[in-house]
Amino acid sequence: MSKGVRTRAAILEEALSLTSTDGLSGLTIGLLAERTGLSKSGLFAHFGSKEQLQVAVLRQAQECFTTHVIRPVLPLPRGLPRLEAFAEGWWAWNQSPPFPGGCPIQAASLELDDRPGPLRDEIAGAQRRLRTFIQQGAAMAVTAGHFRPDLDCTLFAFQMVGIAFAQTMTCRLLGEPEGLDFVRRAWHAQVTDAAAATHNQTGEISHVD
Amino acid sequence: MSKGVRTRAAILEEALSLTSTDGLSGLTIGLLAERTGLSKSGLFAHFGSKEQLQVAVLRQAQECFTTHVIRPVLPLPRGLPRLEAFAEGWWAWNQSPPFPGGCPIQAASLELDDRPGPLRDEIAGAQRRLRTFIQQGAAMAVTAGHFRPDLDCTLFAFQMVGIAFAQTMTCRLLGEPEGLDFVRRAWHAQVTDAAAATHNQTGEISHVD
DNA sequence: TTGACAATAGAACGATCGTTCGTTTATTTT
DNA sequence: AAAATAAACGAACGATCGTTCTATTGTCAA
Repeated sequence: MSKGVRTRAAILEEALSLTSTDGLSGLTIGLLAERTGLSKSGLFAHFGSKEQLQVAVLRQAQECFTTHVIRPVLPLPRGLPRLEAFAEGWWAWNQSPPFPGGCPIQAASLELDDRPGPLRDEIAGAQRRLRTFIQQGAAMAVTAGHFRPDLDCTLFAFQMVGIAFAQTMTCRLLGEPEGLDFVRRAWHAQVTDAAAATHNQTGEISHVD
Repeated sequence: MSKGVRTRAAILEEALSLTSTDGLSGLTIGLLAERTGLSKSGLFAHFGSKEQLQVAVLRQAQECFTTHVIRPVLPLPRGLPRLEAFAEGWWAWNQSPPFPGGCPIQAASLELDDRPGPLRDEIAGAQRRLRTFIQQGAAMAVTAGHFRPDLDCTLFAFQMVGIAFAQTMTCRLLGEPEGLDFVRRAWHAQVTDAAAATHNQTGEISHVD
């Protein structure tokens, strides 16, 4: 591993920390240079522009998420076991990610949702891939018979994303220790609903296995 | 209404627009002065510091939300009718708020969740009040017999907040037109669950009215 | 209409922003 | 070890940041 690559990695690690607490707009080249012990220009040369640095940080965050949350659950059996493990891993990630602040991608999702450009594209791509992963996980659970066959897997993913956001708000912004309980109970309710027999529009039971 | 108050109101309106697209950290005194046609120092004098300006913007956003979403549903009958109307109003607010970008408070909730100070306190207060409002609305629905008596109203509010965040991500970041459908279906599922008979831990029906 | 006061403008402050350039120091390859 | 290349530095750029002055303009009551 050559020097340049090593330095770049060190920069990105520090940049990820900084972004997690101060957001993508708080990520500043001067501050980052100071924290890494590099000169502004020396650091700058690694990325060419601030926007490219920001994109690199987002990529790094995704890779970090994949390593910590996605990859560990892939060996698990398809369907509910894998999905449950992923859920626990995701809640743990949101609760205390491997950097001082909250998940940078989640924060950036609301920070940049109205500013078109490469950054928003990167974040949107990340969120789309995550949703697809959840969706496919739910589909496997349907195939495995863990979930009811008429489950809308996209809606399932939508709801799961909602829980994750609500977790961040409750635990991180409001600082309520019981937030994680809400997460687990909301998730349990969602899984229960997905596993239950089909309901009609009035909410009455129309069929039970 | 004196001149100063009028100008201040005009500034805040423009500041709210700017914040909705560029976030609280993108709200800049120079840019705001340019857009309002004032000088930097003239504008500055109205608030005394940037932080006070930001606090004022957050207060303005809350008042705007109250006017557009909360107040209109208060005359409605307690319980499910009021709650449903509030939900529709909130989804509409998230879909197209009265400024060019997304809801500034929602965005700021993830932007500032790791930066203690008056700003975070203001946002946390806003989110706590909103959650309390939802919670009490659900409690009224329980009293009215619309919801099951053992419903956890705090959990209900938690889940509703999650839907709102997922809406913003889906509709605003990803730009998917069917996002609002997901919102309505997720909300319907939640209401159905809250109205349904009690479940035991295994998800089986233990009692039906 | 004048006098008191509020509101706004203008210029300047030091600090920091992202970026460029030429130079110097490390590292790698020959 | 020498030559070639990569990496990092230092200084400076113009722009903008939030903020502080003093001066000027405007508003409103007496």
